[in-house]
Amino acid sequence: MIKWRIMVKTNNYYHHDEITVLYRKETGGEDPLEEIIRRHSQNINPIIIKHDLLRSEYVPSFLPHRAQHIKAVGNVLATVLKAVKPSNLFLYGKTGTGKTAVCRHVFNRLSEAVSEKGLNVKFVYVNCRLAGTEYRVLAELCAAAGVNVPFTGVSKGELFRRFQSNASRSNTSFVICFDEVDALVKDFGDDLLYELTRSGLGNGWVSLVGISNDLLFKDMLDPRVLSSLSEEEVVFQPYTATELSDILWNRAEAALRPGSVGDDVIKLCAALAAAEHGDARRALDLLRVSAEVAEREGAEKIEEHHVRTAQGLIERGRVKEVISSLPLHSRIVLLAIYVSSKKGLETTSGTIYNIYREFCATLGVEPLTDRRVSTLVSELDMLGIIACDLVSYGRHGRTRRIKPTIAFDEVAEILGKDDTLSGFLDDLS
DNA sequence: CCTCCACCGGAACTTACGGAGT
DNA sequence: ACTCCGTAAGTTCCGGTGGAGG
Repeated sequence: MIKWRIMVKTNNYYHHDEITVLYRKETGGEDPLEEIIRRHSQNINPIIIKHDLLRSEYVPSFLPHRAQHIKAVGNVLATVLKAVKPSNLFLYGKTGTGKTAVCRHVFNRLSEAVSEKGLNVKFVYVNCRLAGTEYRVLAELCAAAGVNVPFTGVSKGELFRRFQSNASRSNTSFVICFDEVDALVKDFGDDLLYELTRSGLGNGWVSLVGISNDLLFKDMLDPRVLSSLSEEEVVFQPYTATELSDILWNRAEAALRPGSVGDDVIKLCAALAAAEHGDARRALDLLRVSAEVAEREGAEKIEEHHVRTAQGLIERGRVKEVISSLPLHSRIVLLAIYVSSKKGLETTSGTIYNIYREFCATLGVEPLTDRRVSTLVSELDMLGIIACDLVSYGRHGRTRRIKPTIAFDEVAEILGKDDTLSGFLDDLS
């Protein structure tokens, strides 16, 4: 699995930042920046007043339709105020259902309360998928405990030892939130969780809050870890379209110029996001990009067609970003898939691999093994730029039928910018 | 009902690399 | 200088399998 991440550090937390790239036509011979600079410095007709509030990782002080969840999480964790170790807690729910927001909201409030009472408890939030490896998760824990650790060169055991000794020396207890733990456990097993659930820190303790959007995640855990980790559980249901509208209104009122957005636009954003999985992040991104589109057009208010444009823009931006950051061999494989389907050839693993080898030969590149290409194809599938299904041709074996999911021209345009590959596309367009 | 194709996909291993500790 | 560490990309090996054709 290839990971794309853009790290943005604020308040000691790392966030994933999605970047949407908007293209505009350059105007004649004049400085293309001039008009932009003029418009932005004058700020003639701003629609977005507070950009931060529309970012999906912003944690608002009020979370609509999540009072029950906040109470549930709060009830479990509030024992810290009596200097008692809280039960370990598990939060389940699909992406964009507010798990992270609720958790961080409670963390914020409790850490205020804890410092007022002068207790030595630290609330640590780690996103395991962004951290990427066990080692880096541990490194973040160490950073939270105030130990400086090198980013490579020391063993994981050593890191763990440093974390423990530093924490117990300073007599600090920890409530640690592992966001997207499933990513960690899938790739590296549950050893780290096991160690943490059973490790003492002198007089202190460690409580864990696990967040997962994979409901089958439990099956991956060792029963010992499972029983101690999910002492308490909170399940998050996806937002409905009306709930999403409330959330959007809530942010829009604070972030946008009054009167610049109507109920129709909010409802549309909510409906489009609800059609997916009730993902609040999607809904917010959609609203933000719609507002940006409208602002760029110099429109008075956001209209429905801005939302439609924004939707296309988000999707295309994503595809473009994904494809253009693909390594060479993945590109060649992708090219092989799109070219062969353009030519109307049958696109099974075998034929794709042969075409891939031909391309490699003309490029003078050493081809990878079929096994390796197989995983590359799986990765492309996971990224959503191709679609695979397993089919059986009986006597003629079993294979993957690979289908493109994006228009050929779009892929060709992006891959064509790569000089080494553009040659293969010339005679096809 | 059995065979056997053309792959799938898990697991262990290799290689290359950058860095820490001593 | 030398050893140990984690990460990433890739290879080797191999057991597994849905279903058309015998």
